[in-house]
Amino acid sequence: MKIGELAKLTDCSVQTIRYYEKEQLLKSPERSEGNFRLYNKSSLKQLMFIKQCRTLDLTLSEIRQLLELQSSPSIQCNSVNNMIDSHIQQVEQRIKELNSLKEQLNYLSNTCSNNGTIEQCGILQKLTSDVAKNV
Amino acid sequence: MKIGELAKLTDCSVQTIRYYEKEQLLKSPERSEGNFRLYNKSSLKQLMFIKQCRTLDLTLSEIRQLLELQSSPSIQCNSVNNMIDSHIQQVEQRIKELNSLKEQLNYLSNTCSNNGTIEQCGILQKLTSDVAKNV
DNA sequence: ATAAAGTCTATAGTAACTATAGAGTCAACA
DNA sequence: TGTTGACTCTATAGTTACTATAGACTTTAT
Ligand SMILES: [Zn+2]
Ligand SMILES: [Zn+2]
Ligand SMILES: [Zn+2]
Ligand SMILES: [Zn+2]
Repeated sequence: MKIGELAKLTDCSVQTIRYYEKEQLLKSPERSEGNFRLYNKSSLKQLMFIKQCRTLDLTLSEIRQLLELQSSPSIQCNSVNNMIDSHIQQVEQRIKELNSLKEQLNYLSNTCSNNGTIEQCGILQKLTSDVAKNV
Repeated sequence: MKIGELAKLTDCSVQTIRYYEKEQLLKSPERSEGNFRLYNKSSLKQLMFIKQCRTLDLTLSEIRQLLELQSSPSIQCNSVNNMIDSHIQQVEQRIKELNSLKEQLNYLSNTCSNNGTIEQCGILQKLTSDVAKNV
């Protein structure tokens, strides 16, 4: 199949597929006489694997590592596990940060009566006074 | 004060300060005879305001808007409030996404016994079978 | 035969910095 | 006075994972 069909099947953009190839996540496929890329079922599987990993927010570099590991099926899998676990920690950390952020934003939002002027706006006042506090 | 001192006081890097100037968040300060930037207390306040906004994850473009609004103190403040509210929604959305992500990652992590080979690794098997499901 | 749709490469843009290179400035010290 | 070291200057490139062109070529359909 040509790149456009693969793109539809995987819900990737054509440019993204070419980008993955450049980044060595997909191996360069065969070309037609007219120099069009020609993919097979194995390319499709590979790309879907990549997409699955991306929905887990794995970086391209991490996915590259996973793909390399898969080609050495008999070595230990610790590194896979470590990668996932360190991800979990990062995600948890980010959730904490965002919760605290949300609180601050809610607090700010409540200080705005929403029918005054910029001068009177509690949000801007709060932002400015926080600055003063830090100095 | 020179840029290095401002950087220390605000816990910003020197490059970041110059970057903010280029991006019009800080106005260009006076220069010494030797062409060094010279800052005063007002620059310090401005930069701390920016930092405060950045900890709330406001984008530079949004901060630029806030700074512009502050120079028209008598207009309505709705836009300030809307900006903050839309941020809150984005943050909430992201928290939801991350929680779901965390679940998936935890599930994956549990499928790895951690003392087998790549071939046996539950994580890679799971990632691969999820692909198969989608096809 | 021609037009439309798809594909090709190469290049630049995105956000918010970070990290150089290479040159100039300034204060202190021997 | 000369020199060292710390600081600053501009300009440029790199980061991540794409996205969006431009300009040329290929294929498909009418
Ligand atoms: Zn990671
Ligand atoms: Zn307000
Ligand atoms: Zn926003
Ligand atoms: Zn495993």
